[in-house]
Amino acid sequence: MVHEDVAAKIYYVRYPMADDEQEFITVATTRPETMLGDTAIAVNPGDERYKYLVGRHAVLPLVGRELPIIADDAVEPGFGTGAVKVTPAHDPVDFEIGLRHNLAAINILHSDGTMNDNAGKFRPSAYHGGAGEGTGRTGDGRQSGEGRGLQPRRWPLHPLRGGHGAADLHSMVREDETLGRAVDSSGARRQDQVRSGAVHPHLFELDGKHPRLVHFAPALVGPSYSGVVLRGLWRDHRERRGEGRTMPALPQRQGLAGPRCFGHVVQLRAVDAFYAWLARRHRGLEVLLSDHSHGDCIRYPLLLGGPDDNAGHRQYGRNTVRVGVPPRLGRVYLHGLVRDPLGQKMSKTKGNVVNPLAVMDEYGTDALRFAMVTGSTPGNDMRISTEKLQGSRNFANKIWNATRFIVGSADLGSVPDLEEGRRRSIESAHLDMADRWILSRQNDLITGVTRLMQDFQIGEAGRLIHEFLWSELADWYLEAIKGRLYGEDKQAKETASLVVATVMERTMRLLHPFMPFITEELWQNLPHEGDSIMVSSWPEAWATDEEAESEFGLVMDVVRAVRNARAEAGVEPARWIEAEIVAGEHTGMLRGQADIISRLGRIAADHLRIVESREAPYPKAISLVVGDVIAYLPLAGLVDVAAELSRLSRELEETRNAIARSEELLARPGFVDRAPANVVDKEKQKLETNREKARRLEERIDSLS
RNA sequence: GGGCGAUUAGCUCAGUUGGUCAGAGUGCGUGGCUUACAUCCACGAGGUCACAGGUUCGAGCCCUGUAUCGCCCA
Repeated sequence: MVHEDVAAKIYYVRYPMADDEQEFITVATTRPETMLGDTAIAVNPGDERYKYLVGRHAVLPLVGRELPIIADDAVEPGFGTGAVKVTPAHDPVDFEIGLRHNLAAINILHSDGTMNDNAGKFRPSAYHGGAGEGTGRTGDGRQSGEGRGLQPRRWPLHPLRGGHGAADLHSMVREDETLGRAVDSSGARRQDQVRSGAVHPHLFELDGKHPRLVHFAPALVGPSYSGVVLRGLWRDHRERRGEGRTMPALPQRQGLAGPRCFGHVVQLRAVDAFYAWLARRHRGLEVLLSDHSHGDCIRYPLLLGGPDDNAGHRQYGRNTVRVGVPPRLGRVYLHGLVRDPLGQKMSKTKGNVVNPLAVMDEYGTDALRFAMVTGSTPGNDMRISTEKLQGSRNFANKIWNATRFIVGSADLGSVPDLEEGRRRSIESAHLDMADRWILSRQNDLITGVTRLMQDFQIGEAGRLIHEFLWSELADWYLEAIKGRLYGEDKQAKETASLVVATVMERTMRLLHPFMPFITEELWQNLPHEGDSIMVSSWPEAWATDEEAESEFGLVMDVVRAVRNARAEAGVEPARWIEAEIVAGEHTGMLRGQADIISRLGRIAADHLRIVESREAPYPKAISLVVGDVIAYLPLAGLVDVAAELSRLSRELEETRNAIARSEELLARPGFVDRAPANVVDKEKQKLETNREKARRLEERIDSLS
């Protein structure tokens, strides 16, 4: 295990006693600059060294305020000198101490970071973050001494980690209308909201007047303080324009007002790997979340941030990267930290910082972003590894090739560019079961992704898209339409082209926030509406086709069963086999899918028989029971009756167990009464299906015995 | 001392209104260059969801406690 020492600078400050100037108490602090807001000095009640001082007063140097010396458990005797200064207005822990001891909370800062009147004679000084320019003085005149030639003086700040923040934010208590209150009576309510699930602990809303505070941990949501706020919130995003790093440029395309829109993209000034990670990771999101109905540019009412585990509560705001600040409404999303493959925090001194630019060179920008987004979950840290990056790169490669196939093999010339036109064409076309299936699946996908995105479950949304594109579109649908695309039937080819192009184009729009560059490129090669995918609309779900999902699902199950049996029986993969499918009510449908079943199951087309029923038991063969359909594979020379019997018996036993479980559940008192009807129905249906399957298995076993 | 988070397949992790949730990727095993892709395809093995109680017809999912790991605070 690697342990990282906190690289904090500790300052020791002597405070004279009020009743005896010759006597001092020395406190240790990492934030001497907040001294002006001190209202007490605290020691641990059990600390013998200071017992005699508790109850007396010390004098705050520079200001002259008398500070009571109090005893509080929160103080660790081993830290520093064992005596700490208490600054309730600028620190969560101090704030709690303040509550316990009824201390005043003196805020010494304006919201823009300048000293306020409470700073006494130090008021004109600009309290300034360590990162240099851009810490957000709004130029309201307070800082400059009103033109009396008083230059803002730098107040030294020594943040724990050297202050290379994208936005230097320091916690402080706010009591005005702009942000949370020091003692917020609604804190308890908020905590309830978190508990009840009404509000996600990692995601709170801010509204203009009483922004509900956003924090990463319920501790900060507690009733005691909600006032630790992020100073950078107020700054108008325009300040950031033209500063710092910009994102890699997209290829300029006709009519695309790149620079204008990029003005809202994350702009970072700090060349810090961590921030750069963030920026690239979330760049695409504003397209989705933007409000296109107002103006040409993107409104992105969201603030992103990560709690820096080293700097902690009071400083996590420093790691907040602003993506944009909304006029009035905002949300803050706090994600976890990016860690190295060993789970350690990236640190320059440790040398384990991964340079995102190098990663992008190797795996691609989109792969990096996709890996980061799908590898994380709200509020939790994530590790980034080469495996994960490779996986994302492979995914990018996959969709590239899938699109290449579509562009190369489909007849895109017949596909309308306008979405409405495509939709109408699809409605009037004679769709294959596979077409209906993929269209329905895509609608489910759109519904799911949209919901997840609105809920900020971004990683889950990305995984859903990945699953759809790879496991459904590529593995099944593209394979299923090859027959039509390569075949002679022009009409069939046009229909398949129409559907595949439509589905791919719409999925690119879903994926665009996650992989902005490749999706733009692919999208431009597909029939589409508009100049850039960046300003295209978010796809809307059409209707779900339950029949198609179920029917094509049966086709897939049959194919899987055949493949499985082939592998199990050791059939050479290249060999075309023979099969008979007894399909009952599914006969017509399956006959329509014969080409697909043949191709994917590698069953010779002229040796695939799909019949409604069969009188005599099928002779020696492997039999596959799929729902209420049964497939026979007479694998010449490969069928061992004894092995087949034992396989069927095993399957029968499993089926019987499932039946028993369902029966037990349905018989259990209370289940049928209390469980929702759809759950009960589903269970009954499952039971019926399994009973049917068991019957067929029994029959088959009898016929072989 | 106080607080937060974590504990699910060998590894990294999903699983957010408690009812096909026991999953993905990767790794591993077997077999494949099938005219989009070997950065690939097919098939397969792997888990008492940390532990102990509790609530419920039903709990990775809610409650209580315990253990272990990580992080934060002056």
